This record gives sequence, structure tokens and C-alpha cells, in this order.
Amino acid sequence: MRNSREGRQVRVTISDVGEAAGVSASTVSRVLNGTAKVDAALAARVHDAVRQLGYRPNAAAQGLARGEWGTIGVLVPDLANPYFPEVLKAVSGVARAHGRRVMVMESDEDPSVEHDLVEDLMRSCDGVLLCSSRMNRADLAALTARHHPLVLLDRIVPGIAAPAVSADFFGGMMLICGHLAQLGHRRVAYLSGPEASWANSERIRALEAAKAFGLSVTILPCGSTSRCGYEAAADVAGTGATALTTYNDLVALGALTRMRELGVRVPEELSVVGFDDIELDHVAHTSLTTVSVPRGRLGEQAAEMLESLMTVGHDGEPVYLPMELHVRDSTAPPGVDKRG
Amino acid sequence: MRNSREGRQVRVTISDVGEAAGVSASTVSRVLNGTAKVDAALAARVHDAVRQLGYRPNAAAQGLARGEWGTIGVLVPDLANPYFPEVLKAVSGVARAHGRRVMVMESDEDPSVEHDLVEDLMRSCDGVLLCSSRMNRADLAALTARHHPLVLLDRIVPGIAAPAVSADFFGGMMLICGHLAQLGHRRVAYLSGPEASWANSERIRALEAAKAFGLSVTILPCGSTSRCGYEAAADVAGTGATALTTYNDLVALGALTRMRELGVRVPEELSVVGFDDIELDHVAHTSLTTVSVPRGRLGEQAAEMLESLMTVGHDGEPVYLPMELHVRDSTAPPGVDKRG
DNA sequence: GGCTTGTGAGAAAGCGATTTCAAAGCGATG
DNA sequence: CATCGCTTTGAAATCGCTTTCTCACAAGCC
Repeated sequence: MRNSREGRQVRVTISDVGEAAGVSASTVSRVLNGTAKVDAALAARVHDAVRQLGYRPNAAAQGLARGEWGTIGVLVPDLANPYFPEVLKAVSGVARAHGRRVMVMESDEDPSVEHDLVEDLMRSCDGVLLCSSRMNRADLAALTARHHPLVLLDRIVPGIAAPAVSADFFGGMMLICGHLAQLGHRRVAYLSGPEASWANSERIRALEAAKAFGLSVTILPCGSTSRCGYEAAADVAGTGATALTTYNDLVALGALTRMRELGVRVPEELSVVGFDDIELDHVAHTSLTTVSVPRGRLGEQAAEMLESLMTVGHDGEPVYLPMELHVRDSTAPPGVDKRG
Repeated sequence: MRNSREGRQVRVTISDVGEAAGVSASTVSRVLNGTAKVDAALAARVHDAVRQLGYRPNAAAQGLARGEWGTIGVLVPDLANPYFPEVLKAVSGVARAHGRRVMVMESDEDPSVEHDLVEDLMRSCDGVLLCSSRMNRADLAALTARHHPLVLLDRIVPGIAAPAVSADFFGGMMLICGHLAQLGHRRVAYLSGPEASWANSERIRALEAAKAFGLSVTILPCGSTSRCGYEAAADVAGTGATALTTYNDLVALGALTRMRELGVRVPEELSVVGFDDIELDHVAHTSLTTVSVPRGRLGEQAAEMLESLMTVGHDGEPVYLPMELHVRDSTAPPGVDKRG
């Protein structure tokens, strides 16, 4: 009925293969998995039968029998965010090296969707890598209490029973603040990211700590896209800020465009700083001062942690990967024309 | 052993729930799936037990017993390509409406990886949506011969036994050519996309058909990223072209940046045209003349086709979605300063 | 040459759900 | 009051694969 066409049944099982090859199903399994020595002639017959019948083992049956799926699940809030592809590629690489495939799901920035999807992934993957989780601490704690291998990426929650790797967003923003303070800026505005984002709150925490550098900060609600940045940028003028920090590069670039339209010269009248160092060098107007983290390393590390969690069952301390400051053309001392 | 911590066993099965609730496993199943009427008191006891034990049905066992996974798989060549997220969101929406979840995989533009992943997806999903396949026709034919629900998106192969939806790339490029011809251009260059891309060959086919408009075309190898466009743009000068067409918007934007650096004024000295209409309005220097397709509709349509293929088993003719031309600031008549 | 080892293959027992089938409970009817 | 029919529940079969367990056979040893 299902998977059939013209009444021809197409569900080929391991027993069918065994029958065709004149051996038992167990032998077929052994040949295909190489779990035991099998007579070469038999093995050849099995392989022939497999080819002939177009046999593919049923993943559900394998999963059930083996007690594992050979799969890890990765959940990200938004696939349109250029931050993630690089992370995902690294994760895939590590997973493939360990003989597992990766399935990706997207929660669309919605904590309740995120929660459901994590549950799904836990039921159908050996391990779950949860990126930039927007869930509240309680839900997150409930999930980690399930004792299912789970690693957090870019979200650190103290006291939660799951390993975690994250870019050091706090440190990154501190680097930015230090740079701005050194240039002589005093009043800074921040275009804030998604509300539920821990990464955003870390940036804000750093901005507040930067009062020690003599910076005073105005936080403006914004978002994570270039459109948000473009729209929110109009509010910056009212703050009297000489420098603008942002949730990420896209926001910064959107703001940059708006500033140009408004006739505000960057960096002469306003310094603008991004975050993440997204690869848009060859697209943007201005090369952006920003901070970066090796996203590949981030993904690798998370995947390795997950792997060891699944096999050894060990979980260590949260790991912070340091960010690096890249000073480019979008920052300068306040009120000074950089080009002389 | 697995999934355990401190020796506490955590694998809760449906029988455990039944035992705790004082009913049989069958009853638990009936309560949870609502497949039959069950005494309200029993149902309540079952729900309590489920909550108490934190029971989650094992996906593999369900898949095996039900003969389906409740999942569709989507395979894309590159998650970093901003073309796909919008498609994926639409697919997810439709799938969710039909009670299925979506798992995404990435083939990294590698046809052999793509082949393996499709096979994996076929073994663990009810249906597969294959986007912008880079596989050759023979491998593709072999896969579709598997009689497993499969829909192609942005790849039409005549004579292949799988439904397909695609943007009308040929028509899109024809629109561009018509626009350029109308402006008075004669010599056009094209920055070509990935070799194995059918979408690219469709664009080229249109460029060749556009000889009828009096256009002569030089094809330059390039790729699909802004970096490629930036690099390949240097070769355009040698072709004597007055207009540059590209595989996609990112390439066009990269080229635009390079042209600015080279002192080539756009559109006065060179018209530049993108493809896809990626949402980077607020990031790029110049608003780009380009063609667009409703990517959401594309994803929806593909998902609906897959759904009906899985349920009804019917597959229709390939569907082409028309593209639309957006004339913006990056094109002008040759050798004329647009601003007067 | 008889008996212990060792080795390769089949039979059978799970894995954890769903679903068929059979039995039991219960009210209603003749 | 016994029987019929309907509903609700439990027992058991099933899904397709892996993995023990068991056995048959061949080789090696004294």
C-alpha cells in the first residue's frame, strides 16, 4: 500500500535479502555491519542480493535494535542568521568523523517551538546541540534534567546540568568598549538584539560594566536584522551618542546605510561597531570595526563535547571562546575627521 | 549504561507507564494516541503516570510500528546561501500544518555527499524534498526509481519520475536580457555560477537564446558568493561588455564593490544585474536591478506536492513559477550618465 | 582415533511501540 | 432469567533489525 506503485510491493527486508542469498537474516546483518567473520562466498552472495533487490536497512528498526540512531540534532533559532552556517558545517564535519549524521531544525526564535523541537530531537537523536537557546532557565533546566545528551552553544546557564560552549560575548563587548573609550568616546548607544537572547544580555552586561571606562550607554530596542538596524538607527541621534554599538554586523550595516541617508558621516560624526564579523566585506559600504569568534572552532568544540557526552558520559565546565577585536574603517575619535 | 547517570536507569517504556498506572501497555497507547475510547478514570491515571515518569515515546519504536516517521527531510546544497532560509520556513509551515516535522541537511555542494544524504533521508523520513540538486541525471534517475516520495525543487529533469517545482530561471534571465537589450546594450558578460548547477545552465540557456535580441554574451567562470563576484569582476573589463549579468545577487554585489574600487562607475559605465532579489537592500551600496521569485510560494508548493505524493501518491507535471523583473539603480543605457 | 577447542551460521529473543484479536463486563431484550 | 450485542481492556502478534545463544562441523591434541 504505502511506498508502492502499481501494486508492486517495494518494502525489502533483511529476510528477503537472506532468502535471496540463501542465508539467514543474521548472516546478512553480519555481512552488512562487519560485526563477525563470514565466509567470503556467502558475503558475496549477500552483496549481490542487496544490490539486486535494492535493499536499504530500515532506519527505525536499526535504531530500535541498536538503541541508537547514529544522528545528532542541532537546533538553531534562525537559519537566516549568517552566524550559524559556519557553525553547522563544523558540527557536521565532526559528526561525520564520528560516523553520525546531522539533522538541523529551526525554532524561528520562538521559545515554545524550541522546547517542542528539542523534545522531538531527544526522541530521535543520540544527542542534541542547542544553539543560542531562547528558552527561560526553568524550561531549560527541565530539559537537561531528562538526562539525555545535550550541549548548549552560545548560552551559558549557571547550575544547569549540561556542558556548554560559548563565544565570550561579555569579553567581546568589553573589547569594543575599551576601544571606544580609548578613542575618547563618552556617550555610546547600543542597538539591542532579540529580547530572549542571552547573547544580547551578555553584551548589555558588558556595556554596563564599561561605566568603569567612563562610558555612559543608552540602550535602544532593535533586533537582529539589517532592516531592524536601518529602522532603529534614526533614534540614535536623540541620544547624543558619538559611537554606536550593535547586536551584530547586520544591524550595524543597516544602521550604516541609514546614517548615510541621513547625512551622518561615519566615522567622522559617528563611530559604528558591529559584532560577529560576518563575511560581508565585499558587499558592505564600509569595512566595519567589529569583534569575531572562530565560529568553526565553536561548532567543533560543541560537537566534540556532545560526542564525549554521548560516549563517555562526562561533562565538564562551560567553555568560553575569546573574541577578537578588528579595528577597521567605521570607528574614529569623536568629532575628528579620520582622513585628516 | 547509556543515557544513565549515577546508575539511575532512565529508559522509561510504555509498559513502565502501564504498570505505574495499573493498566496494560495497549491502553496507554490508546490514551496517548486517542485511537480508541478509554475510561476517563483510567486515562487520568495514565496521564498522571506519564507526567510522573517523564515518559516520552521512543521515536524508533513508533516509526517501526506505524511504518512512518512523521518527518520530511529537506536537503540543500548550502545553508549559507540566503536563498534557502525563506524556502525552508515555508516548507516547515506546510509540514507542521500536516503534523510533520522537518529535518534539514546540507550537502555542501558535493554531488556524492548529496547522494548519500538523500539515501539517508529516504531511510528515515516519509518524504524528501531535494533542493537545487547538483547530482547528474543518472544518479537522480536511480534515486527516483526507488519509489520513495521525492520532490525536486529548483531542478527540472525531463523524464524523471518525480514531481518538481522550480523558479523559471530561463524566463527570469530572458527578462533581464530583454531589459538590457531595450536599454541599448549589445555586449553582455555573465559571471557563471556553480558548474553542476542546473539553475546556472538555465540562465546560460537564456543568455544564448537572447542572441535573438542582438545580445552577444561572454561567460566568465565565477561561483555563488560575493567573494567570487569580487574576484571575477576584474575579468569583465577585458570583454568589452557594457552590462554584467550574474548568477545571483551576492555575486553582483561583490562585483559592484570591485567595480567601485576599480573606478568603474555603475550604472554609467557598466550596468550590473543580480538574480534572486535577496534581502540585502539595507546593506548594499547600490540598489540592484534583479529578478525575483516568491521563495515562500516555491517552498509551499513543493511541500504540498510532497505531502500529496506521500498520501495520495499522485504526481503531476513540473511547475515553473514565473520570475519578476525589478529595475533599480544599477542598470542604465550604455555610455550614458543616468543622473544626466 | 577419541575428545577438546574453535569457528562460522542459524534460530530465537529482544528493542518499544501499535494494532489485531479474544475475552470479559454490562445493559438491554425476549 | 438467560442470552445477545456492544464496549472496554488485556494478551499477543507484528514491525525490521541486532545480538545473543546454540549447534554443527572441522581441526588440533594426546
